Amino acid sequence: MTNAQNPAIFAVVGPTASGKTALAVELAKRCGGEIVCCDSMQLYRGMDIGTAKPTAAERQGVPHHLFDVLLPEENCSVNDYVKMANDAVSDIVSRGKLPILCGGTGLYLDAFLRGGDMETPPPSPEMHAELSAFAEREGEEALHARLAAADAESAAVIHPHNRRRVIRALEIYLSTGVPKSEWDRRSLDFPPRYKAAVVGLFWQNRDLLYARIERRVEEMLAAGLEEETRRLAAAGVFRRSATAAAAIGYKELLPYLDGRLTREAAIEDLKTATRRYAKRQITWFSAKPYVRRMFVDDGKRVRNFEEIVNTALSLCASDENMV
RNA sequence: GCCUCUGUAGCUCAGUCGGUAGAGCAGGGGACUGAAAAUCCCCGUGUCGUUGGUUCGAUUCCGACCGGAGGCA
Repeated sequence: MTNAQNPAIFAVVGPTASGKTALAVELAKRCGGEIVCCDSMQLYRGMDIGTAKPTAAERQGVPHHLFDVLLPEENCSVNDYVKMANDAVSDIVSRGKLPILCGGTGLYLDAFLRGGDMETPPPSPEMHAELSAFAEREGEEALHARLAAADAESAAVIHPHNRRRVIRALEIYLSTGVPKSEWDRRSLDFPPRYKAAVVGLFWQNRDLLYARIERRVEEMLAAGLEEETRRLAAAGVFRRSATAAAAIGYKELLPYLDGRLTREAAIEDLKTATRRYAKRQITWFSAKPYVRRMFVDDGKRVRNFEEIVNTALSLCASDENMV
């Protein structure tokens, strides 16, 4: 499985609850692979049930990398992730094993595969606060107008209401003198880092995916999601980390634990948030030309696992893989 | 049994002094280059409970009936 014709690395992506973990582990067992986390939340220690982090049993002895490498209060930018992933992947490759990226954070995969090192300036909290205050004072339109003056190209594609993006674009221009649109263009010149086969799990029948999400949420609850949330809250994690506080699962349960919502309503919110998240992931992965679509169901029911694994294997074997 | 209120989008409700209706949520679609499980954009036709009547015209007014809530017996 490691001759020169074959891609150097694999990746398994798809919406939450689509079965990525099981597939990636099985591929690893058959191809001498090791899993590399490609999920923005599974990086964090202590956030286990809520992030559906693979358990020891699920890992089946296959080496897993980049799980639990950060404390919840540590920030991780896309570039931080790319560096870590790069280290992990090159280590695996150097040992003659097959790296298999697995996770639902499309941007991370995208950035990793794209190559280059995204040398744009790191986010500056000071500048961010300043621009944020400006938006508060003068309004989003005024902030957007500033961007338009500095970088018309970026301004044209970033909606004024998307303050986060407007600020970042301005931040890049202000600290480097080079517009973000120009940085973006340069990043496209980098050759891809690895030759990769990216398998994307898709569903013909969305209701089947939603049913799985529903079941998954119930399983998380049964596995102690409430206790985990309480524990993290007691440790002050959500106060100190915007990222952890924004993680689906904890975010929806907190209002219930605070007594501001009934348990039933909180669980409903959790399911809804997960469905919407899955939808966003589907949109993202659908738009990526390098993702090889693979249907997990036939429209009526989920295909059996062996069949899914074999399809994935054949997708990875053919050389029409890029990036 | 009588009285009052109520029945409008999947849900919660607004509205039409009579000219066939609109918000939030849910749902759908999309974007995404250093917070991404985040952030943001776009999408609202539904027998206006049923049935008679008044009217050029009723979801809107009147009656009856059916459902729901409350009150009096």
